[in-house]
Amino acid sequence: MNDPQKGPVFTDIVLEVFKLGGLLVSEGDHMGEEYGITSARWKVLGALSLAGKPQTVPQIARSMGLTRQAVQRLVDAMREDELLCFQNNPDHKRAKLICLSALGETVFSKLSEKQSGWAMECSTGITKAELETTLSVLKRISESFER
Amino acid sequence: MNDPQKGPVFTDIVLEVFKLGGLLVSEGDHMGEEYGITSARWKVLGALSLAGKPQTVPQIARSMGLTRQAVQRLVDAMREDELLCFQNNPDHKRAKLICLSALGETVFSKLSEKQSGWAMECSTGITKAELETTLSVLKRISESFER
DNA sequence: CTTGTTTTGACAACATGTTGACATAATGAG
DNA sequence: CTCATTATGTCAACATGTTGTCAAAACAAG
Repeated sequence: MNDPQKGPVFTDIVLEVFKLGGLLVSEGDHMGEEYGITSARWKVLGALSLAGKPQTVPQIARSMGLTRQAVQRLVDAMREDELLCFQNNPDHKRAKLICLSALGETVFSKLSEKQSGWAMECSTGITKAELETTLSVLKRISESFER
Repeated sequence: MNDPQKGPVFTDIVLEVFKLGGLLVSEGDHMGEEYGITSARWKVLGALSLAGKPQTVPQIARSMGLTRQAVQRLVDAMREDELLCFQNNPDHKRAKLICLSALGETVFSKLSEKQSGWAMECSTGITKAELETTLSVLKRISESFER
């Protein structure tokens, strides 16, 4: 369990995560291209859809693990593109509620369909057990940095 | 093997890779802070050290999987900071050879030491077999996008 | 109610990546 | 050798993230 050879393997995983992250962003950008959407915007749609109700910018930011400033910029741009709409927040004069527009919902659901087929394709040749181990390891590593 | 439940697990892995990537960059930035180095610059030092001999900017870019423009900007800034030095390339008037300065080598070796201890710490609680499965899965996914 | 703290939006500066465009240097085909 | 192509450095615009700062709104004590 305390095999000193674990360090180098861990290091390789780190480098692979960097590389794969870049490749996945490109894949996401490409998938969203036909809807005029990038990976970052897709994630905002996902956060809103997951929440199931309108959210403030800081709420979205916390759920995505980004700063509120980064999310604010995305949200402002996506409102320009009619993917989102703003509602007044009865509980807070400044913090507007962000919700999916009809267009936003349509785009997100089409992307979800496309993505689920893609995910199935990508996992050919990898067993479910391997995928689950991978997810579990990545989550444990993430958690170790969050505290 | 063609379990339809693999898709959702794959999707979770994708999201975890995004999240972990961000966390790892922060960790790297923090580790390099005392040497005035960021994750991106660290990777340039690593590429040069791995190559074992002076490299041109496009060579470094190809080995890192980045565009030459991105690497050029890093390299120019790192030369300002005395981490790298340029040599004339006898084979090419414009494409200068980039090499580690004495400072660059020192910083990289100190960072490597620090990083290897960190990698060992991070892998406590994870078996070597789990780490190896994870690395293998990530590599297979990466490879599927490279062609 | 008043006061001190936290949350939020807005703005700016920076780091790191991308793409596109341009001129020049190197190379290869004929 | 000449000419078309490729490789390189440079510059600019953009996307996405960060941090820091400021003022206004919300909130929590007292």
